[in-house]
Amino acid sequence: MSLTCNKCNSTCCFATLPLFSHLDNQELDKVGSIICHKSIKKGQPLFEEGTLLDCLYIVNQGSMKVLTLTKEGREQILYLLLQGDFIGDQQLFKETIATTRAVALEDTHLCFIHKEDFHKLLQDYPLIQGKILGYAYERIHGLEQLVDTLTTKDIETRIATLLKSFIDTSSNTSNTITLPLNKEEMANYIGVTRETLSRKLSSLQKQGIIKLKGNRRVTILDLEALEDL
Amino acid sequence: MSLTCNKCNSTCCFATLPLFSHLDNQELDKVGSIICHKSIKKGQPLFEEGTLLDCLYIVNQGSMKVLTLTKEGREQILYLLLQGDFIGDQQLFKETIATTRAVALEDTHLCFIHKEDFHKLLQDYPLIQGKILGYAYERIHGLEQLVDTLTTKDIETRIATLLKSFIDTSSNTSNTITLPLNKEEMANYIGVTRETLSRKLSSLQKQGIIKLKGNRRVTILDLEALEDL
DNA sequence: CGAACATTTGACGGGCTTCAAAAGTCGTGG
DNA sequence: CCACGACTTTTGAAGCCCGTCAAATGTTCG
Repeated sequence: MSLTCNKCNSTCCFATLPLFSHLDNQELDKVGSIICHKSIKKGQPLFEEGTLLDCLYIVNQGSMKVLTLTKEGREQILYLLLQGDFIGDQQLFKETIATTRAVALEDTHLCFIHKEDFHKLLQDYPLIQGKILGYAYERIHGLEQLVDTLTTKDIETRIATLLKSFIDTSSNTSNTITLPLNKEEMANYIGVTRETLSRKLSSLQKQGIIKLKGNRRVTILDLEALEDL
Repeated sequence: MSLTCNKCNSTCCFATLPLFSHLDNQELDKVGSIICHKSIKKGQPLFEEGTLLDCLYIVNQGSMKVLTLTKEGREQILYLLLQGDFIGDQQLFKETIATTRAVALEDTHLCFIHKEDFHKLLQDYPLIQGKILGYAYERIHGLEQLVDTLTTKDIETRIATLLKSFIDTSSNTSNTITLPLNKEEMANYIGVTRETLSRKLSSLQKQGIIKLKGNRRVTILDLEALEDL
């Protein structure tokens, strides 16, 4: 059996997604028959506040940011979606409109499943609901950590937490990170202005804790000091 | 069939809990055979950071706060648990230790179900998993709103949001609210010091928007103005 | 190479935190 | 019912840190 996607004709693009990792080839084939595809250019929105969502979107390649606009007009990033992450799951169970906006951080390829198709899939493979639940708890944990970060008064500590999360995310062994966000977006993630972030990063560099290279690279020189913040 | 709880011998105390609202009397009786009870005095913890949880706790009477300690040592409240809310659900599906602390806001009576018993229950009544999932999404939404509040620079706006959430929670028709938290806890919820909260509440009172009575009562005099903040 | 974009740096002002002390509230027991 | 004490809340003054606005510098990519 060839696990090919009937939409993109490539080797099954969704077989590697954690959401379906417990399914065998035959079952995956069934998923392949209902899955759809969509590509989004960097900077383009997948959905915005007020959109009525009726699909589950899974990031297959690329990355996205999910954000709300604060009352002051600043972007507050809530989630970073990397490969295998999904969004729109809440709307599958509850008829609600989006209160957030999702924007592609780079050219991104998504798989998506229509609400009705997904419910059929759920009937056939009820274990998927458990995966969704597990994912919901991960999101809760991530939000709790975000609240923790946002209520930390010391800004350098907030930055340290963010950088450490990037170390964990990027699975490279070297201690140089390629940032998934630009500086303004990083500032918008930890709730400060880009100017403050810039000043604090410079300060961390002067302290010999990190080294900045270009706009998107950071080398961790002193992980201990970063942890201690 | 008498729906009595085999632990407290009162009329079935958990039948009114939303988690079990779809079950009929016979099914509820089954729940009654596995449910346990616990009472906590005001100010006492149900669990603390590092506790290995193996029960689902449901608030039957009273209320609790769930919090984390910030790096500066301040309490950051994450959730308010009122009647029918539960906690510990995450640990039912994943072996993790608590990263938060739960403390009773008043003398509180809890129902709880051991992990193994709950999994048996889930096998017999799989619809309960859907309820848990719906509850998880409510919690996500609540946390997203909390992030929204915490990133709002204008403190009076944060207070307005908090007061409005108390209006919605307390189902009384009058516009006087009895606060579920004291002032320091309210400050810890919206991420400011109690001094700042106090000053801002005084300011709102001077503006004729609210009226403070004693330590735990607030009358909303001008809801429109509160909404507009 | 050059233009658009991203980042850094500087100066200033305001608002929150901190520390300290006073005033108010609540519950208990006499 | 009142009085006392513990606790909570309010108010004041000072200082610091971040946000804002503006300009300069750096980076990236066609």
